[in-house]
Amino acid sequence: MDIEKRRSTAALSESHDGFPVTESRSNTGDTSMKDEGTLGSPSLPVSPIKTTSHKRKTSDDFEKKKKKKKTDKHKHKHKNGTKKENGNDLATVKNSKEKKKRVKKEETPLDSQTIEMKDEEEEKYRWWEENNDNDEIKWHSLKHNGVLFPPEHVPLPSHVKLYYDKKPVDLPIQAEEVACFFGAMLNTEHAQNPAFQNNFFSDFKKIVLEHGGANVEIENFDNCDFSKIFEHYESQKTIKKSLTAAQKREIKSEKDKFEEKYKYCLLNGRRERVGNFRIEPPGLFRGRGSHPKTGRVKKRIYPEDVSLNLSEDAPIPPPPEGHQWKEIKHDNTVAWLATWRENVTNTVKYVLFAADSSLKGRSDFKKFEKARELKNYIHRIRKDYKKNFSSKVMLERQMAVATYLIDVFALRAGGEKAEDEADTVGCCSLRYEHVTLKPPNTVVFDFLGKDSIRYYQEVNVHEKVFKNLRLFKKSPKQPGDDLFDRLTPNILNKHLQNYLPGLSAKVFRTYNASKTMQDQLDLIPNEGTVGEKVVKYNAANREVAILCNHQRTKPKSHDMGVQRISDNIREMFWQKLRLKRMILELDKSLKKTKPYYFEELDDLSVEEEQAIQDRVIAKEREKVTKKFARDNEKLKTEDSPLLPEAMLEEKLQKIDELAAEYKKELKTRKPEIKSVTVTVEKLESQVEKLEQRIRNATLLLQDKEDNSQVALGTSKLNYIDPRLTVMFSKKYDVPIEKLFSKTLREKFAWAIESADENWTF
DNA sequence: GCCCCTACTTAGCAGAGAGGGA
DNA sequence: TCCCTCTCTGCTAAGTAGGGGC
Repeated sequence: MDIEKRRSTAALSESHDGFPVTESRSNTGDTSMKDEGTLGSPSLPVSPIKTTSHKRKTSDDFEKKKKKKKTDKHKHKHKNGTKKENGNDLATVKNSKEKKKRVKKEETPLDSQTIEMKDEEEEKYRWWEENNDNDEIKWHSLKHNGVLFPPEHVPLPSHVKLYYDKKPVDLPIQAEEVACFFGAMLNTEHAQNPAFQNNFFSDFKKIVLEHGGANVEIENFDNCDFSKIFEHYESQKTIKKSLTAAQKREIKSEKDKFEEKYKYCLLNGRRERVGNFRIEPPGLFRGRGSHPKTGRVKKRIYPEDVSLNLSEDAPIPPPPEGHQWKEIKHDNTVAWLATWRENVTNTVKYVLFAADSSLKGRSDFKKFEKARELKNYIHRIRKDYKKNFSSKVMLERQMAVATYLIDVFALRAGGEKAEDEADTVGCCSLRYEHVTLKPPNTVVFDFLGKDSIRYYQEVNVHEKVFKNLRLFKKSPKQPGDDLFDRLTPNILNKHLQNYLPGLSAKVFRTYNASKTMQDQLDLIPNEGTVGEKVVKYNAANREVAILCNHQRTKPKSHDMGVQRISDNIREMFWQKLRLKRMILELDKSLKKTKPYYFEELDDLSVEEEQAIQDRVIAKEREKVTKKFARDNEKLKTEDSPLLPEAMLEEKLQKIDELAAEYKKELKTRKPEIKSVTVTVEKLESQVEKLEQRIRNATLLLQDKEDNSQVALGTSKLNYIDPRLTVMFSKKYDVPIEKLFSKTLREKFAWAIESADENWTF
């Protein structure tokens, strides 16, 4: 691709943070990437790459193990003397065939440095048809093209500056970049948050000083004016928006072409998608809730910070020119392709496989199978924890109550949190103040859970749970103290392992979510239209989301949208009444022969009818005026003569006439029938159509209200066994496309291909 | 037994893109 | 066809779990 072209097209694209993006730095020897030491990174010396073979199990070990297993299976088969095909044996045959193919493929000469990830329209890899019980080895061979670095900061035009005390500030480029992080997000809630402002400002001042200071001494945040920077980025957004569809397509296709090679890797010789192949761009840390570090500067990541993981015999992707990778690893017991450490939270970040990869799919499948297994143990677990509500050992009581809460209310485990994180809790970290007891057995839970989402529930609990909670809160305990002072998720999980290896607190959430979904789906009658069935499926999904406390912020447009739909429904109802009045105009006797049909004729008060009429007329006027303006706007750009004002007047005049007609109707309740061809039958059929539209709109409104603060996606993506959805789709004859988006269909291909209409969780 | 670290899953948000109504 | 709304997708923060070292 022409580098200049890429520069100019990409200059109009935008990064996640809302910054204009120039070119993406690749690791294909792009010389434009200079280490300017942005955000305190010194110029890094070129050092030899450290290469470690960090395998806990070598591929030789893997081969040996595999061989042994094969022999064992072979023996087993003969012992049983059956001809039943063994999945593993089939897999072995398949694998050896595939291996031959693979070797051939990998021997194909590649372009000098890039591994080609050709899509030879090969069949989708049906990993779920193979046995694989080796969790330890994540891959046998792994080749990839490295990671994509974010674009460098594009200096602001000379007239765009930060102002301090109304004076323009000349900032060192590194500090300008940070000022831009803030300036670009001036209209967000983060930028209004004092903690965010403080953290940003203290890092910003440091960076200004570190890079030689500015022409003005910057001391006070309140004296800073970032508005010019904000306007600059807003105008860039407008330019981008105003491109023609063709231009936008062109830019996107160039971008896709450029990124193509990072999107795929060769996992055991097969082309599989990589998930987040982009290194996270620098910016301001957007912590959730009251995170003490929110607003701090997230530094730019360089190749020197990034370790890659791939096969020993895989070509090492060349780092951007003048740079080196931190380390090259060959660890086949892990599923990451690249890793680096983030400076604000000091956490490790990974580049992983995509959700539709065989590796992720297999682990998802195992997660749901483990949850299904819990079915066979749950009865005993429940019996045991009920017994232990009265145990003499405090730890056992705490364990019993915690297991109860996790089981019944789907609470998370609740690990310990550090001082420099948001104060959120889960089951084991619940404190005195999070639980209020109302005798005889009501408990109010009120705490911030993951992502600082509030969990508020007033519930009735088992009488002994109530008594125990009172005991766990007993003096000298006071606000701030742990409710479960003997318990940690680790202890609890170790206890759960006694029932079933691999059982942990989080399995209960998966189990209860999927169980709830199964139960809800079982209640749905197999009748009605596809649309109606989808609404019922969503309602079942919603039950799960509520159980898991998956929330979302009410969309800003929600209240207005609800109002609009309600208004529409009332308008349709009014139109329906008018049609019925017309029917009576044609045949008065019907009122006696079909009294029920005309029962609703008085359901609208004169006041409400008046209000509806006013709305309808106002809407009509607005529509006509807007269309007139739009048409003229278009004619203006074409240099054609504009439409005469009289034309608009004429149309508005007609609306006035209609308004007068409605007004008359308000008194007479007798709408005028304008066409001679109108018949009772025709009007009745129109009534029927309106009734259907009203029903649809009412359903839509209900759905909108119910979903306004509940996020359905999270449970669909992570908790509900996808085979339940597939079962529903097949049994109820609802196209899977109505239930799973494209990405979900890809992620859950294994479920779509393997479950039938009789599948049960 | 505790703490720290690594590895991976789960989560909401924001922007992009699709889709539907006027 | 255009515009607006809603859904989808990408992003990355925030959890869980478990292993290893002391």
